[in-house]
Amino acid sequence: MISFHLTTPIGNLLIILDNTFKLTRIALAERKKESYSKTPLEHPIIKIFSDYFQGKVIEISYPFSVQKLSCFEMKVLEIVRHIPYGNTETYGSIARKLNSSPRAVGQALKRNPLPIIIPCHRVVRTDGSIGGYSLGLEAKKWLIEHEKAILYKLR
DNA sequence: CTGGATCTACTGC
DNA sequence: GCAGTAGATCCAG
Repeated sequence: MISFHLTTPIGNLLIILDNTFKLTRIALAERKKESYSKTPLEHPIIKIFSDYFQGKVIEISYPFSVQKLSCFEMKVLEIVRHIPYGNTETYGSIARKLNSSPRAVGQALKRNPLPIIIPCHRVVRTDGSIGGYSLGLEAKKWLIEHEKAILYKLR
């Protein structure tokens, strides 16, 4: 198990890899609570994040291994994984695809172990308001705007 | 347009 | 079981 902090425009993130360097979890780094090892100087995941925050469109190619997700959670995350860059979907539309309820979708997203990589920030409420986000609402707004800006530049 | 009641599917205790 | 959700809908005021 390897974990390290990463400073980003949306705050300090805690990155956790397993023994085989697969990405296991991304979370907000809580002030001084979490113990962590030194940041590896060269690691693919660092470059992926730095590319992303610099405005490049990243591929989700890095191997990850997440633990103990329910069948339902995996289905939700699988749908979310395919929302295109800069687009948004709603809790309700995802729920309809799974014959579920928006609330259940929200719950599944809340437990998304890899925010940013699995872009649950692209899921908003039907009425256009932002919804929630495990890395904080400011982060969600920032990410959505960031991706809009990237799309704009590509046109 | 607002807030409250009620419905909903799902998870964790 | 039950209570707690990152939602949706309906209806009264």
